[in-house]
Amino acid sequence: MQSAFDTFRNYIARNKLKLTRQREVILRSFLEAEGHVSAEELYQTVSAENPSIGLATVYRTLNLLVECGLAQRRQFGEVRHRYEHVLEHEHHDHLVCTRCGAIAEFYSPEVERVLNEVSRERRFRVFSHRLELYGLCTACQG
Amino acid sequence: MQSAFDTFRNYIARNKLKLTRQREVILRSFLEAEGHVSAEELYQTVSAENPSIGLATVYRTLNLLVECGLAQRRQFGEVRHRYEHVLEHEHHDHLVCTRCGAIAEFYSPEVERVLNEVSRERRFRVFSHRLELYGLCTACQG
DNA sequence: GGATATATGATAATGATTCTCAAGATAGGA
DNA sequence: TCCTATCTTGAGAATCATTATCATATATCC
Repeated sequence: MQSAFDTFRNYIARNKLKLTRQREVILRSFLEAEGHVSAEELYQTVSAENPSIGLATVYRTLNLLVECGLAQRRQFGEVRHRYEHVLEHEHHDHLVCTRCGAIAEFYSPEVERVLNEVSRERRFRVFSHRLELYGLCTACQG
Repeated sequence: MQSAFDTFRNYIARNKLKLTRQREVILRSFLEAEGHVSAEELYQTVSAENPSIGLATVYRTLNLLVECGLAQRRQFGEVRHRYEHVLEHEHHDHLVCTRCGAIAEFYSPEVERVLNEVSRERRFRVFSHRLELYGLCTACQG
């Protein structure tokens, strides 16, 4: 199993791109961030220790991370996108609290099974899905 | 069962809003449109027969339709939103073809049941969900 | 009909994201 | 190590969907 850095380096090499200091910094920050970061949030952390890195570069690098499979781009009812790690996680879906904004992950084999059935029945060749449940988390139900 | 126009009129009255010619035209066009319209597309149809109606009014009216429960706002991997009728349909989820862009609807009681189970297990009080399967429709599999 | 709120159209503003472009950095030879 | 072709970068402009602004127009209620 190769590390996220190896995956990135390979992708860079394979596509004749270049491994820059900025890309390393951004990847490191992304891996250290937890949960679901937005480009702007990642930019804040990155530029705290490296003020010369621009927002555009953060966006560009996030796009690379998505392309090489290290990150996944999501949207949870907001305008902006959020990015999450892929290597560390198995596939999962999300529970989004509409009051406090908390985002919990879940994985249910039952859900997967039922969705497979649906795609078989409808003769759709499904490659991915997006499933979010919106409601109140336990804390916000009080 | 009241018609969409009654629902709209009631909402208008209840909120001390006004029933304008523009709102009627836009609602009619929305109901005649099929599937999943974007604001821009609806604006095209509307302004074809009524060139003086502005895009902003289409947006404002669509927001009203969402608020009064006649329309639902969705996003299918694109930047812009799409709106679909609510009164005519029961709740359903979507199959999105990533090649031709076709959007099919489906409803599966199995899916609903499994999702209820998930929310019970995780102690989330779920009010709504969003589920889209992305892949190739039957026609695009050839 | 008249007063008073709300709506409208045109356009400016917004916010997230992408593009542009001149200047800087990397990789892979010589 | 140095050269050079090629890719990247930062800053800010551009884009695109959507919302806000504001002066004018229009519905509602008396």
